Amino acid sequence: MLYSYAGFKVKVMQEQGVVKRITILGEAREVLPALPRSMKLDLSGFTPFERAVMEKAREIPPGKVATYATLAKAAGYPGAARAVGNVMAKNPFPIIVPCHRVVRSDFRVGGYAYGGEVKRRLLRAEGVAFAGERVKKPYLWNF
DNA sequence: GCACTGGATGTTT
DNA sequence: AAACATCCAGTGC
Repeated sequence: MLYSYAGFKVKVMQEQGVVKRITILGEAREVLPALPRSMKLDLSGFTPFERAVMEKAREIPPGKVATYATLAKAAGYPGAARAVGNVMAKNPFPIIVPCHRVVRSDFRVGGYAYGGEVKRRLLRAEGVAFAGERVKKPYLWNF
């Protein structure tokens, strides 16, 4: 099923009503239904750590960001900032698990599977403001 | 303030 | 043992 989100075309692959994988295809040039925020995800096959991180990340609302370190702590694994980065890097559910809202402690955006430019555009579309390369501090989400 | 460094860190494979 | 979408304290502009 195809949706749009923040000007991007998004492909959602489901089986029996459960989302298996999401991919961002590129610019949405046609009118498509908006991506629903609540979808049931297939979280089988993930470790307890990965599940905790993804579920906590879903709490970050549009227009806010968390850092890898604050997300690690909120998920119950203080100090696991780098391991959180590992989870985000393999996130099969971009946008629904909003890994684009997780940034570095110095407020630079950090990595993104589709590149830093896409990450910045998603954040800007959600209302996040930047000062140069960095997200402005008031946009930090407190869990 | 900026840029860079080296070492520590937690989890996965 | 190695990899990693990080962090922090230190150093020098």
